[in-house]
Amino acid sequence: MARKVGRRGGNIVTIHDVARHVGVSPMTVSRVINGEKNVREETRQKVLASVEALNYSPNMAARSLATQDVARVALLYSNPSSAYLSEFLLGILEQSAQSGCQLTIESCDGPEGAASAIEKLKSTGTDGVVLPAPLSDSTRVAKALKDLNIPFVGVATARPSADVTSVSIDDYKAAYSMTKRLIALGHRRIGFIKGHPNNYGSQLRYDGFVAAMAKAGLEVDDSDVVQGYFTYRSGFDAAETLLGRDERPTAIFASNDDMAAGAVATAHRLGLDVPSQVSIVGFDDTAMATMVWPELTTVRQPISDMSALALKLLLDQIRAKRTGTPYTPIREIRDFSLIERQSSAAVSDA
Amino acid sequence: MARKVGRRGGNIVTIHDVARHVGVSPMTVSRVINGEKNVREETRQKVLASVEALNYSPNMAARSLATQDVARVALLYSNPSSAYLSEFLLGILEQSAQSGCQLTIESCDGPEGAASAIEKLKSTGTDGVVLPAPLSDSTRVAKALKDLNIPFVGVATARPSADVTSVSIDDYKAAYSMTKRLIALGHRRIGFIKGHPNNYGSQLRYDGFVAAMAKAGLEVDDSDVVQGYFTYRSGFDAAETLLGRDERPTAIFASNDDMAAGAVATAHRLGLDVPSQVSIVGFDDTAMATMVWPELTTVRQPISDMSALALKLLLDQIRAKRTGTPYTPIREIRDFSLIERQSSAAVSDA
DNA sequence: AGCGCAAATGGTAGCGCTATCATGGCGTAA
DNA sequence: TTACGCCATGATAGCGCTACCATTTGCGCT
Repeated sequence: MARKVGRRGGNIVTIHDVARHVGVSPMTVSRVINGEKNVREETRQKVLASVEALNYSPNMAARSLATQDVARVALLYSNPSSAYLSEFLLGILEQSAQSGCQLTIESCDGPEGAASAIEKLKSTGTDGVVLPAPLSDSTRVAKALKDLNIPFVGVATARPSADVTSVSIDDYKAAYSMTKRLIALGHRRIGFIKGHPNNYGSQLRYDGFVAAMAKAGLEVDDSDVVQGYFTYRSGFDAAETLLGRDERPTAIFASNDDMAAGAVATAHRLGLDVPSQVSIVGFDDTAMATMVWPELTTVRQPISDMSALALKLLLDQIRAKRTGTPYTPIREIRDFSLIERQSSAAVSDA
Repeated sequence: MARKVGRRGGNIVTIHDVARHVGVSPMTVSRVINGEKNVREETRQKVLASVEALNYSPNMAARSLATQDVARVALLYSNPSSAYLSEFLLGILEQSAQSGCQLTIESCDGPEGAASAIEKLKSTGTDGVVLPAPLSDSTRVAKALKDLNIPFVGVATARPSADVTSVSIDDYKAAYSMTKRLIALGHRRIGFIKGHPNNYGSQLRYDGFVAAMAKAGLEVDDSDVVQGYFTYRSGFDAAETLLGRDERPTAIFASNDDMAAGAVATAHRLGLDVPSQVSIVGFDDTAMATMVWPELTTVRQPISDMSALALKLLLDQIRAKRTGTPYTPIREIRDFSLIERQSSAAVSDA
C-alpha cells in the first residue's frame, strides 16, 4: 500500500520517528546515538528502547553530510597476495562503513603505476591514503604523498620511520617465537628462506630467526639460509637447495606462506613427508596456508583488525590536519599469533 | 591560513562553486554531472571545463541524501576462495562508490551462519543482497531472502532459476572450450576432476567436458573421472588416483584452480613433469593459478566485472521494488576466456 | 507578427542528521 | 533569599545535492 511519500523512497525510520516515539527532540536522540554525555540515563534508556523497537539505523549519508566528515580516502595497493588483500578489504570496509567515509580502491601496478595513481589521487582531492603491505615500504610512494601533503597510514610497515603513522606487528618477535617453537619441537638444524631483499620486514624476520637460534646456542650455517622473493616458485627452488643434499635440515622456516607452500611441494617431490621427515612453517597465515596440504603452521597477523585500525588512525590524522591541530604520528603494534597446523611436528627419533 | 569556514571541514569545491564559475545555476551543473539531456551542448562544455578546472568531484553523501537512493546493500559470503572474494570486492566496491550505496559485508559461515546473517539483514533494514559464488547456489538462502521479500542477485549461479536475477558465465561452454583446446593439443585421454557435488556449476562443467570429448569421438572412461570437492587436498588425492597407475591420462582437467594446484603437487610427487609429461588445467583463474609453479592454464571469469554488474542489477531491482514497477529477472551471461599458461602443452611424441 | 510548444534554465524546498546557541531547571555558595 | 553556574534538552539552521515545479528562451508554424 506504499503510502505516498513525496520523494521518499520507502518508509525509512529516521531520527525524528524515534524522537516522536519517545517524546523527546531529535537532538536528544542524536546525542544518544552518538554516545554523548549530558543525557540523563533514564532518557538514554528510553531512546535506546525505541531505537530497538523501531529498528532504527542511522543514515550514514546524512550524518556525513552534516558532520562534514566526508573524508575521501583511497586504498592504494600493488599486487599483494589476494588473500591478504581480501582480508584487508574486509577490515577496512567495515571501518569505512562505520565512519561513513568515501573509500576508493586504487591499484598501482608497474613502475609508473604509482606515479599515475598518485596523480589521480591528487586530482580527485583525496584526503588520505591507506597503504597495505608491500606498498607501505615504498619510499617513493611515501615521498610522493608527503610532497602532496596527503596524510597516509602504512600497514605492516617494517621500516621504522618515526614521522609516519603505521600499524604493524613485530616481525622480529614473531619470527623469534616461531623459531623458538621449532626448537622446542626438537629441531636443531633449521633452514631459513628469506623474503624479498627490498622488504625491510624480511630483514626483521630473518633477524628474529637468527636471534632465537643464537639464544638456544644453535649455529646457523650459511648453507641453511637461502634467498627467496616471497613467491611460490622461489620457495620451491629454495627448498630444493635446502633439502636436495645429504645433510638436510629437519625444519624449514619460510618468510611467508607462498614460499612455504612451494617448499612443501618440493619436499613432496623429493619424496619427503611433511611433517614427519621435514617440518615446514610459513608466515602471514594467508589463505594459501590452509589451501595446501598439509595445512601450514604459520604466524598470523590480525590483518582485518590492522586495516580497520589504519583507517581509523588515518581519519584522525585527516581531522587533525583540517582543524590545524598538531598531529603526532603513531606506531601501533598489534599482536601476532602462532597458528599450529599440520605442516610442523616434533623431530622424529629416527 | 585555513580560512574560517563555519562548520565546513575544508575548502571543498561544491556544485555552487562550479555554478558561479560558469555563470549558471547549480541545477544546470547538476544536470551536466548526471548526464541528463536538455542541456545545451555549449553549456555542457563550459560546465565540464569548470569542473575540470576547479577539480570538482561530487559529494556522494549529499547526493545519496538528496536522491534517497541510499540503498543498504549487503554482500553475503561464505568461505569462497579468498582470491575470488578479493576480486569480487574490487568490482563491487567500485560500483558501490559510483552508485553511492551503503555496502555491508557479511560473512555467514557454519550451518546456522546463514540464518543468523539473514536475521541480521532483516533487522538492519537491508534493501538488497548480492550473493557471490558458492552462496548463490544455496536454495536455503534464496528461499529465506524471498520469504523476507528482499531482492537479491546471484553471481555465478549455475542453477537456472528463472525468477532470480543473476550474472554468470556459461560453465558448460567454458568447459567445452577448454576440453576442445586440450584435444587440439593432441591429448586423447583426459582425466577429469569434478567439483563439489552440491554445486550445479560443477555439473555443467562436467557436462561440457563430456560433450567436447564426445564431439571429438573420444571415449571418457569412468576411471578417468574422479570426484573432487573444490579443495586443494581433494585435487591432490584425485590426481593420485588418476596418475598413480600404468595407463595414465596425458592431461587432467580440474574443475577449479585449487584442485588443479593439488594435482600439480601430486604429479611432482610422482616424479612427473608438468606439462611435458602431464598437462594440468584448472578453472576460475583465481590467484592460486599464478601462485603455483608452473602457473596454471585455466578459464578466466571476469569476476570484478560480474560483481559490479550484479550490484548494478540489484540496485535496479531495488528501485523497481520501491517505485512499485514490475520487475523482470535477468539472467546475464558474461564471456569467459581461456588463459594459457605453463601447465599445459602439446602431448609429447614419446 | 503572433501563437504555441518544447527545450533550456532557474528557484525552492527538502533529504536525515548534527553544530551551535538558547532555554529552562536545579543545586550550591554567598 | 538571590545569584551564579552547570546540566539536560530544545529550536534553528544548514551540510551539498537533486526532485519538482516555474519560468524563460528559442523556434517553427500559421
